[in-house]
Amino acid sequence: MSQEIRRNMALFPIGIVMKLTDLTARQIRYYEEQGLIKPARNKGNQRIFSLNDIDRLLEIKALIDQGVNIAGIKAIYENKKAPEANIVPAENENKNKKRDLTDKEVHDLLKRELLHGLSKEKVSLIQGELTRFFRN
DNA sequence: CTTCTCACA
DNA sequence: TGTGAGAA
Repeated sequence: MSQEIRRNMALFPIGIVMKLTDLTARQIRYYEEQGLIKPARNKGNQRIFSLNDIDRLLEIKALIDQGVNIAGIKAIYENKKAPEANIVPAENENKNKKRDLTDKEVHDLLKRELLHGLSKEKVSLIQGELTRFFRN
């Protein structure tokens, strides 16, 4: 179902993810190095994260706050499932499919899956990014 | 200005 | 984990 595709669609640069998760770029890159997340890369080699990555980052942050170390977190995820690779939104192909996801759908999707526990500011950040993405 | 990699008093 | 250099 397209709903699944959307969750793994890489859309956010590390700057946005930093604000969204309250993690430093150093930490985010380190977690990737440890195989905890699998952000995609754009043509400029910059990491682009999906909603799944952000969710996982938030989970990792919570686990660390609870005193779990990286090894422990790795074990937790390894016993479950490896993070799925992100879907890289095509640069040109995007223009033709931009309206595949309407603003209302984006809003509903976020409200249903990501807004739990996030501040209004962060929600706005996410929506702003999505809006910018689908506007181009 | 933002992000990337790599190295380290 | 932080920080700064040098490049893109």
